[in-house]
Amino acid sequence: MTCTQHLTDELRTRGFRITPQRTAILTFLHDSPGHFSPADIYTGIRTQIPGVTEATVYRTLEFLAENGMVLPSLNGNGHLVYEIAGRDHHHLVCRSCDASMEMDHSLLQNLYAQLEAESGYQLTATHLTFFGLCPACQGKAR
Amino acid sequence: MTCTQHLTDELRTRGFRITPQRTAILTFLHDSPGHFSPADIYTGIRTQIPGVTEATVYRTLEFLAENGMVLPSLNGNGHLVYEIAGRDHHHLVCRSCDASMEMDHSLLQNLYAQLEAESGYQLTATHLTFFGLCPACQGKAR
DNA sequence: CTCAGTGCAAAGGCTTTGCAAGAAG
DNA sequence: CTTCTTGCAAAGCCTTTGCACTGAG
Repeated sequence: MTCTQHLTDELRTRGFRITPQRTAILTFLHDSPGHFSPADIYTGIRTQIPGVTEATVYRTLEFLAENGMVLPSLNGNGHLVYEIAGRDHHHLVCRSCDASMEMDHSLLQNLYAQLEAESGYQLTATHLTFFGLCPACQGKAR
Repeated sequence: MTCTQHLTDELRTRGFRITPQRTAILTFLHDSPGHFSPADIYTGIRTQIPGVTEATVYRTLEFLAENGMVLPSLNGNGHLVYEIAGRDHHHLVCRSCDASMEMDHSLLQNLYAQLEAESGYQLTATHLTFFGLCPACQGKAR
């Protein structure tokens, strides 16, 4: 909560307005540790903001992403999902059941340094998604 | 060409029919080293197969992917792109201009082994996409 | 000949956009 | 008050689907 407070203060400082819609989406993502589709978020906040529309959710998420407060990434189906910013980690997603787990960025630090040196690209430290089969689905697949 | 020949033989062996549409898509992807959207591929083959439709391109790509002859992956916009199978590598995509380069899987082998051991997931060796800023866009961004 | 595969056309789902009304500062 | 945001509704885009015809084997 102090964390969400901090984010809204930051927005205000940059000259943007703090609306119930923006607060609700930030709070929703802050209180839920996973990554969510626009539809998930729409469903999650419509009880608090009765008249909210999906268009607003899309616009607000894009706005928050531009300001670095939420992180967009792609799920296994190629759709955008969002999560609260501020934690440096990657995702491991099961191709079969969409289960996911996090892995800390520290595991990849050496690799990133090596790739940057070899390619000249400046890599985005977050948002990387590894795909695979989770232990449960490995069993089912046989 | 011997390579595409081999792929069509393989399809025939599995009991599928070889159609001009399937051959054209395989040949197009085989002769072009990058990854392409269904629309790219549709544009690329419509001169050879005048009456072809986008629906057929989508269906054929899905069919070829199921049979391991093309690899689907996601571009930076969350849309599916396809490339010919058979090379074990990953992609590095520029978030700004969509430029991309390849990196060999060998760079990631140790990391993959470590992640699999720690997570229990069985990782997909191909299709991983790293995002970042290419050297050109790093300059522009300043 | 047979039936897998295609073309056609329409529907579907997610996402974006224009515009006027509404609310934050 | 000013103008940034939102709601509403419609359009857009990419992708999928149903059905009857066609062509590969």
